[in-house]
Amino acid sequence: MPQSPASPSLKTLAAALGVSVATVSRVLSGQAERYRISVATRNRVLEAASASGIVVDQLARSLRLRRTLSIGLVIPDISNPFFAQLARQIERHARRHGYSVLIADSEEDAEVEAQAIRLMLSRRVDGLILAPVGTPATSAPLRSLGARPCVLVDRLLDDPPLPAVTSDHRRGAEIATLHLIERGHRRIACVQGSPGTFANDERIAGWRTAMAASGLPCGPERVAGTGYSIDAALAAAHALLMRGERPTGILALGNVLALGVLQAARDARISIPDDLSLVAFDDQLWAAVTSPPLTIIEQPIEALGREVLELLLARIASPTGGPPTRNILPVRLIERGSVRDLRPKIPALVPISHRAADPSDNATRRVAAP
Amino acid sequence: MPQSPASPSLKTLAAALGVSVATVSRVLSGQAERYRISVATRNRVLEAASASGIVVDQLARSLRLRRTLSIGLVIPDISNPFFAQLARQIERHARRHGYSVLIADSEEDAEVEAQAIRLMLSRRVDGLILAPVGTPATSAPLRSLGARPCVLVDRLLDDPPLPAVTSDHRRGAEIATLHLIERGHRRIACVQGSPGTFANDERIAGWRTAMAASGLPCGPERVAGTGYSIDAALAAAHALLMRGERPTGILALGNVLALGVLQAARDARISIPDDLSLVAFDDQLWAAVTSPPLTIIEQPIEALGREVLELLLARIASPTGGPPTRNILPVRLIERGSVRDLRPKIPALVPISHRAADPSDNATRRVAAP
DNA sequence: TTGTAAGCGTTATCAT
DNA sequence: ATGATAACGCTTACAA
Repeated sequence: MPQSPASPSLKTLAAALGVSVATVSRVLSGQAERYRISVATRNRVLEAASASGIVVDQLARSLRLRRTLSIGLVIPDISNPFFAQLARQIERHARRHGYSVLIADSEEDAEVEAQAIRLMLSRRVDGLILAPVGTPATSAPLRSLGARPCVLVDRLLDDPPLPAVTSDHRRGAEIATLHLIERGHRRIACVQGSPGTFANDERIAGWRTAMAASGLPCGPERVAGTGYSIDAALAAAHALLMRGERPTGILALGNVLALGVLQAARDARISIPDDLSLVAFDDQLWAAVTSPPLTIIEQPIEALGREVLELLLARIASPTGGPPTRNILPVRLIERGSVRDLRPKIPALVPISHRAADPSDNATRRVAAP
Repeated sequence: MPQSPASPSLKTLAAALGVSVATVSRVLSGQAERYRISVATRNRVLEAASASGIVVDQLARSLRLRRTLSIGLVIPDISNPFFAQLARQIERHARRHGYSVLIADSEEDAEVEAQAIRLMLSRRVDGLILAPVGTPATSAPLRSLGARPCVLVDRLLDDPPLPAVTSDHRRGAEIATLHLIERGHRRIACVQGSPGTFANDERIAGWRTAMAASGLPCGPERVAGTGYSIDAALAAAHALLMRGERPTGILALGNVLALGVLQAARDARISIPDDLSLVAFDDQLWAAVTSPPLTIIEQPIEALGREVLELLLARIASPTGGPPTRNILPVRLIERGSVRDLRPKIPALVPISHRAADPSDNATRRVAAP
């Protein structure tokens, strides 16, 4: 902010007090002790400082100190609740450690991401937290991160072997799929987000593992979806539901995607969970009040944020700190009401196809506080 | 990032090329023309620059230029979907104008907010966008903003008379209340967010206006709630629903609050919209798939983001640009299924108290695409 | 057409 | 216990 009452600098203060800028600097940066500044001058400086409302210029300070006490955060979509919550945690922890956060939205676009990284580096952030788009060949700015303090979150990247913190996407999908299989489902499909993206592909892999282990079909025709938007999910769900043998269970590999599936089922007058069961990823406040409440795989967002920041601070402190850690956090399934148990209660007495919705299904079960 | 292959600077490049830093600077900042640099050297510099992957140090540049091409964004809760979406719009527009965004979460706490502002100023952001907590006496850093490029968003502040962009909270609440009154509701209560906060108090005022105009009771006992959390909303809704004369309609003054009301009604086995009607604020993707789909007041988030950024850029360009503008954007009501029409269809033939839920109610009406 | 040098606001080294 | 001063990496008069 160039203009206005010309924000006072150390020089101004020094002049006013008849001391040198060095002295003012030493006091204001808490080095009074170390430099044995007399208590008298120290107080004079402190007083004048607070009186004049001086703020030491971090730009100049950073230039001189060669560190900015700031980190960069590049995520694909700030408005996606998962990333919004993650960003909040990261900012919160960063702040507590004295760091500021420069944020950028890569819009799930590799080029935008590359620009964002370049910009953050040019601003000399001390470190970078990145949820990489990661679908095509990794960009030049991205490769350059190998040598710097940078931690990935939510998504991995093979090429620059960077440390990362993610939740156990694969196991999550496996758990979700098993949950359905155990309840008698055999035709289980996936509504995916951005294919090629780590979290997405891992989840697909988990689903496939569980399906294959039970000898169930898990070909690519059972996976639909082109991105993490509600429209993409709507289209994907429609496609899956229009097939000849309609799936009895769907995995929605992201919270926004679940909304699309819900909407598509409603449009097609397909009742969840009566006609179709659904397990979604990422718990959200609203997941407990949809109709029906959603059975979901919950990611430990607070832990993700905390750990990624701690890892980054560690890398900043010692950039040569061993091989890239990969921290994989466990997820858990929260059972609510979107999965129907297809197993007959009294086997063979009631033909499945004629059975009415079982009122003991957990469709309206009270949910645990989020 | 201090260490690593010592990011090359202009000096390095200049030395390698046998030209002066000045020349490199002039070329790299696109001033080749103005300084009549020969095409030959210009190309040599450009080539060497892209080859070495140089990034000009914005810190030093900003120090010299006395502007950072960065803005600060301080909001009460990044993870609140409304603010997350707003942040996304602001970042997007800022990026397009060449600005970076420094973000901070004030946690709805005046002290944290004050610190965040101080920090951003010390980092010399060119301008500040702020959704002020604004409940208690305004802090010193906040007051100091009067003289700088700063625009408020979503919430107003009287004291430093700053330009602001908000949606028409008051009118929104009025519309919502009238919507209920027109459908025969007479006991209408509010579940509020943080009292003392501009948006909240304006909404209360709008409700009160509409109620008073119809001669309906609108005392403080009909307003409950202590903050924008789901737990607060849960408690508030419970309190309202336990009263002797239970309201037939509730206004939830925020999207998270609506979730609390929904949950509370479910807990108390009160059916929405049969036994209780609900109008909420802030449209969200999930609002169309709750049970029932929510009738809501939608805020023009994209426009809010765009306009606040444009206003800020204008203030940065000419800080003395006239009196503080107050831009109030219109909201609109989206009718879905959470409001019941209490007017008898054939007056006096069917006693209201015995009337079954009217199947023509819009409880399951298809919603417009969000 | 290009180089020299001052200066942006700090901090750290070396004196005193 | 404190002051001068160089340096951080860049931009821009002013010189040449």
